[in-house]
Amino acid sequence: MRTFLAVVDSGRFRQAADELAITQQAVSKRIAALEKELGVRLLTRTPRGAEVTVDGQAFLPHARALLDAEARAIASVRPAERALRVDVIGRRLAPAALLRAFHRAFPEFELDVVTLFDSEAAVAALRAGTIDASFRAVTMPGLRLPVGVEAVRVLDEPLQLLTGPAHALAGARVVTPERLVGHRIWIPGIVSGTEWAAYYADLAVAFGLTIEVTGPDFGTEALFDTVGDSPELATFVGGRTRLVWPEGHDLRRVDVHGPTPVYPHSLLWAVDNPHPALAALRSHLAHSGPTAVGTDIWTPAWARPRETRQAP
Amino acid sequence: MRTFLAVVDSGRFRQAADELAITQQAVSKRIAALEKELGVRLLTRTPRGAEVTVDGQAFLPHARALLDAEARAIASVRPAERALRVDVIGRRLAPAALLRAFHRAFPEFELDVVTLFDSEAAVAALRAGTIDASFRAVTMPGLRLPVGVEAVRVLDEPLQLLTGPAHALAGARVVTPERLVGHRIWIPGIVSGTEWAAYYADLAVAFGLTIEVTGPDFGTEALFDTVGDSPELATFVGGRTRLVWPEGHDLRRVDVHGPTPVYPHSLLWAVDNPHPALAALRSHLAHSGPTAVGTDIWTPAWARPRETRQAP
DNA sequence: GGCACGGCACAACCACCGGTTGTCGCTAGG
DNA sequence: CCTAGCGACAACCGGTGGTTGTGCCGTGCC
Repeated sequence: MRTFLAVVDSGRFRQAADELAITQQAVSKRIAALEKELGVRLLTRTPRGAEVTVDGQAFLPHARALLDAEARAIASVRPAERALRVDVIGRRLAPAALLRAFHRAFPEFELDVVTLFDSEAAVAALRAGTIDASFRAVTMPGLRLPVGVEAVRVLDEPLQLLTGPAHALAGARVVTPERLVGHRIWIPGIVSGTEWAAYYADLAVAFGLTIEVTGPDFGTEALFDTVGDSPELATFVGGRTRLVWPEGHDLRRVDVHGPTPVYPHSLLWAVDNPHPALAALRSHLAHSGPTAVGTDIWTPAWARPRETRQAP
Repeated sequence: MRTFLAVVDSGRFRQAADELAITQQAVSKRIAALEKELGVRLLTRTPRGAEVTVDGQAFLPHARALLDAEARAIASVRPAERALRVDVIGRRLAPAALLRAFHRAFPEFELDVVTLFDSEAAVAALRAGTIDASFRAVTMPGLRLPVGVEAVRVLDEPLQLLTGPAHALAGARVVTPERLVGHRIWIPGIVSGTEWAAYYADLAVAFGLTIEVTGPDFGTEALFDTVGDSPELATFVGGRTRLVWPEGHDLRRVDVHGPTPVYPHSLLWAVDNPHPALAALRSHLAHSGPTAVGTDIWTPAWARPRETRQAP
């Protein structure tokens, strides 16, 4: 493809060969091989050089796109020039939405999204420079931020109850946590030892809820399927995200107030990380701010004290 | 990359090898080679298979994008599955804008845009099935549509005068063609024998204008440069397109009325072409219709009679 | 605790891909 | 008519990328 582009740009096989530092015969072979593989002529050979055929014209932008994709792929792992690499905890949650908003506001900054196993791995990766930023609940028990890693709380995400139409609470527009006592709340795919496990454990204890975090995660589709068909199972979803569920489902989102359980998302980063997009992301989040959902909120005890000094 | 994706998807080298119909050792070599070339580890080898590293996670979507690009590139030249291939006469003119509008309205249809030398080549390509549609001025002298190729007039594009700030007509908001007599109008890059050459020749004769279609085409930037700096040179541009000119220029677009010279764009296609996107394009254009710019218009004599039966 | 098993890596080998040099045929221009 | 410049073809050859064979290592079962 590179050879094809070189020939198109220069208009001559020989010149393309010079640019690629190979012989004209090699260019000829490469083009012939490409044409053979595609089954079409891409170039018409004239005594004065080469011209692109109609097929070649149609192929051209795709060839360029492919080389662009190659360059981006390589850049994505080159430490010096790589895109801002952000760790988000589940792509269905508010941090992912925050990231998308940032991307819309600053499309000039490339983003790569990864998901690490837990906060500890995230902090280690931040220190190692493997990632540039991480959305986490930094204050989870046992996690102490090492020097060089800082954090700000960026969003308190209210939890919503998700039920099927046959559920006892399906008709409610809002419920209190007390109303949930005795109902089965099922959140599969929670790995023990992670911040989510700690969060739901605390939540269950605080209000006497029945939260099952067991079972393998077959994906949200399967979860929605099960919840949608069940009159007694419900689950929690982040209240700040758009959900897409399979057609034909009639799932209900029910606000939880009095108090509102919120999940305390923070942004973590390494202070010595000079990535320009990191500064932009931080200031963007500082402006959007830790959206207030009211004063009557609940967070785990470990999230309640002032968790960290504010970033400058 | 394909091997990397196979390993990530299956989680095992051996399984990936089976899918790719090669040996496990070959997979190992491929991954090692990729990692060596990139200079990072993409996978961590565990006793139970392979897991992606952070770098691998960041690399992953780019790898998929690259293979997607490859598939699209190949599809673009496979007759059976290729995107709708449309020939437009210059990407700065109204047909290109129409195509973009169609693409916005129907993003599910892929488009490939090509530019053929002249109407004759376009008609031949339509008959051969090399292209699916063509925006042309079909009625140009000497061009007779062969059986199997049809056309509808889709847009009458009014011409505008483009001048620099020092030009005598720069202050006018609108001029008549008569006012242009004696002024030099320069349109480089017109290849003789094409429909544009015929159009401007007729226009010059009809109003006694001085239209120079000589000189090589150094691109619109060079044209705008020259026109912008000259007190006597002007040029014509299509009135239905956004122009982007280099910063710092102070170019003026002047409407021409009394009558308004319009360029009669038509859509051509082969009746036996079953491409679904072609039907969509035709109906889309039928609805947007041959935008009326008023009754006081001028077209070359060859465009005046009813040019073709309407499509069903 | 020992041993089989299944994971991936390393080594040796070999075919063939993709480059090279050498040469030809063709067209346009002097 | 000859020459200059284009790309294509043929013969050759080295290295890439596959193969088979084997080793090492962690896990799990008896």
